[in-house]
Amino acid sequence: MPLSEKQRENMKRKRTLILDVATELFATLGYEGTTIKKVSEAAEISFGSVFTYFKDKEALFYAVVVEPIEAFKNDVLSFNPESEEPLIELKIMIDRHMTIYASLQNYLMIVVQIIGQHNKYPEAFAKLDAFHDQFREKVKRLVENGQNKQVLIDQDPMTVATMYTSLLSGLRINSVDSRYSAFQGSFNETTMQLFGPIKQ
Amino acid sequence: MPLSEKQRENMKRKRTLILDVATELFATLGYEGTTIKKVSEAAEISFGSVFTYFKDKEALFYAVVVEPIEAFKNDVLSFNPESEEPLIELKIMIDRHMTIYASLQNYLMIVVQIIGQHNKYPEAFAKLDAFHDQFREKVKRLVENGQNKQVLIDQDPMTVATMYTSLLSGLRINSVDSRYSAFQGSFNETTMQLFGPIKQ
Amino acid sequence: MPLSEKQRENMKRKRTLILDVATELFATLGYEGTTIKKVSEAAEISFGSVFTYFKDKEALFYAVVVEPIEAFKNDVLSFNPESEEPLIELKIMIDRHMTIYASLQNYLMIVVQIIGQHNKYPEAFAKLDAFHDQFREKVKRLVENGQNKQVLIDQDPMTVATMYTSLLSGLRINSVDSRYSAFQGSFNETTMQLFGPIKQ
Amino acid sequence: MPLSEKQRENMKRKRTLILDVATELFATLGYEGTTIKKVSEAAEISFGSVFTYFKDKEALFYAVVVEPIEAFKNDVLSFNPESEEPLIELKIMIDRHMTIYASLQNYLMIVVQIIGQHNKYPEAFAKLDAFHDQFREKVKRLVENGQNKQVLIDQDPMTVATMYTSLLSGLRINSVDSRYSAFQGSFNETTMQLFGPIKQ
DNA sequence: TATGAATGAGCGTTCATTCAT
DNA sequence: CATGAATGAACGCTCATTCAT
Repeated sequence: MPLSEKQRENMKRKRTLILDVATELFATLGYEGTTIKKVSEAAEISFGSVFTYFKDKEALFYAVVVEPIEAFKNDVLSFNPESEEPLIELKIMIDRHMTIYASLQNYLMIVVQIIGQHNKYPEAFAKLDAFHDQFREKVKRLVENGQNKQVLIDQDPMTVATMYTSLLSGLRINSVDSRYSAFQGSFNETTMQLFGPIKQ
Repeated sequence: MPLSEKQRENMKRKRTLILDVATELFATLGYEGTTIKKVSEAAEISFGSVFTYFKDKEALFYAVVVEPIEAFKNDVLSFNPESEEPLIELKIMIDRHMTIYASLQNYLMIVVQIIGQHNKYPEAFAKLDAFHDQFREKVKRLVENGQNKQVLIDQDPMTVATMYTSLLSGLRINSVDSRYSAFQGSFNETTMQLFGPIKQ
Repeated sequence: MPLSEKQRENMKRKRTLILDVATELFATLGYEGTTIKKVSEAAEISFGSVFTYFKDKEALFYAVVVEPIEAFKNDVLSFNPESEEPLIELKIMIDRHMTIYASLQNYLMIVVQIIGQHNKYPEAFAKLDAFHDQFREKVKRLVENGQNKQVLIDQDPMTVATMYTSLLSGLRINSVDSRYSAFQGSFNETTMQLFGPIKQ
Repeated sequence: MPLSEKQRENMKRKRTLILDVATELFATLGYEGTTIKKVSEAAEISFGSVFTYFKDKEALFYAVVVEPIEAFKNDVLSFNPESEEPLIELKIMIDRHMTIYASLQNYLMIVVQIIGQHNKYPEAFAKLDAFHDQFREKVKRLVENGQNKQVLIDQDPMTVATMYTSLLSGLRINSVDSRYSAFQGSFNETTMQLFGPIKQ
């Protein structure tokens, strides 16, 4: 007797709930500071139930890190590196990335922890790294396009791409103390400078 | 019976030794992954001795984080915001910062962890934050100087300063995977773009 | 609505299947090492079904231990203590017992565990003990018969019976390492010596 | 500053105490039924102290099993297989073994559990097995000696040795229910029968 | 009857901290 | 001051059992 549709639905919701509260806790308290007990209490389920949905703490952490990647991947990569108007494309891209990164508060805090301890979380780190490489590569192509069309000054395109993604990460880090929002408007224009736009 | 000079010397060396091995361990294994036993073994002293020099684990961590600040503070802040040649000053400053950050491998790994977990380490975070504010403020003044002398384009100076320090941090983070060294030469010129240098 | 004949059959088969796989697992992994989940997987039935057939884990274990007793009881006790030819009867009996014990590999492993932990499994142990007493008593009568007919030397009959059954158990124990088969032919003759046969 | 002699003494006593209460508990409750908490309570020390003396539960169990071997090895093997009077040597040997086995109540209960679950305790089992082989081999040599001197009937000496050690183990097992003492006097003479003594 | 998600007590183990020596 | 044994709270995890479907 397989599970009814309703039960299946319920489980899906429960799993998502666990992931949500775990994301919050991992971001706030770190991997070690987050205990299964705290997760179960925050999700208002029993201790043992966490293990029904995730084999162990590591699997829960891995899911928290990896599953969102697919969700925001499309958003982050939704720019056209072959655009006829690279400068405009760039501007739109920066806007979008600032918005996305501003919304990923908790998630990025976890990312920072993984990078700071990447030896401890090799699988999760590998996934993030793979995404990052893809991201950087696509930015590079847009930079090349802009340079070819002579609307961007000549710089090593991969260097520019690396610095752009680094800046996004760095802004996130430097914004933790919430005394100032990292992602205010003036940031976008200064970020554009990195690409060396040529005034027409 | 007061301690002899020799004893005093010896204790000082022991304390420094503990801090050094602890820095390495905290950077590599994280706060929770670093145990007092591991520290004592790496320093080849007895377990109990660690507590002779540091009240508890937290105090050791705090010392590891805070004490080096004074040491590199002077280096990092050794640029002249009132320079007559802001562009040249900027270039020299970037060079120096890149060099310093490249040499602080372990320490910056710990900084990343603290920022990612700032709620957990409020005092250490506050110290780092205070330094960061001072750093940013001084960069801002150099930017203002450059803009006044019309060798830098007009942008909000604080924004530029924030993005510069963010970029330094972000580069550090994105360099962990050792496939590429974050601090290669081409980075310096692209970094300069952020400030919007005006071609003469 | 009563169960159909077919359903009843099906349930009987399922119950036997559970007992079989549980015997194998209890023998190999011990009581604690055997989990209901493993039993259900080995029997290719659902986890919950095990509880349909056995109230709890203890009941399953009890059934595994006690139910086979009836099955081999007749075999083990099928010798005639009043035989006119006690020496021949003895030889046949030893042969049969060696054969039976050699075939009860898994079961005897469980018996050994129960005896080693008899405080933990009092009911199961009591059943085994009762059988053992009956067994020993019947052997004793055959020994008395042989002594009366002066084909066995004079020894305390109960002592001989006890040592005989002890030897059967002990052989089983010493045979676990499968480097030598405990139940090879030469054993039977040496076993016979225990009874003190008088050469005619 | 190394530990003082007194402290060393104290630790030795504590370690022995833990081994003693653990032996009792393992024999009575089995490996799984024995918890570190129970051990610490029985030894009247703190929970954590058990781990000061034994790395983990498995190491404690291993020590309980292996360390006594050396202690009784000499006793068990203290017979002369080349004796000029094999029959007398045999009688003395049996007496001694009966006495030793009768005194190893708890220990032999543990041995039985290990044999019954030898896959689970491979190292401990290997040690016991090695001792058993040595034991059996030496008994075999005494049997050969007796056969050569024609005071024992001709039987395969290794078979006789195997059955003798099996009988010792089996008696131990069959004596658990304390309704009768396995090691009463009459046992020794019947045991002697196994070797096939030739009346002079 | 069959199923498997839900539960939480209880386990082994770690480790910061204390303190007698 | 140096040492390391002693302590026990807190962790991750397992699994027999229950029960809604």
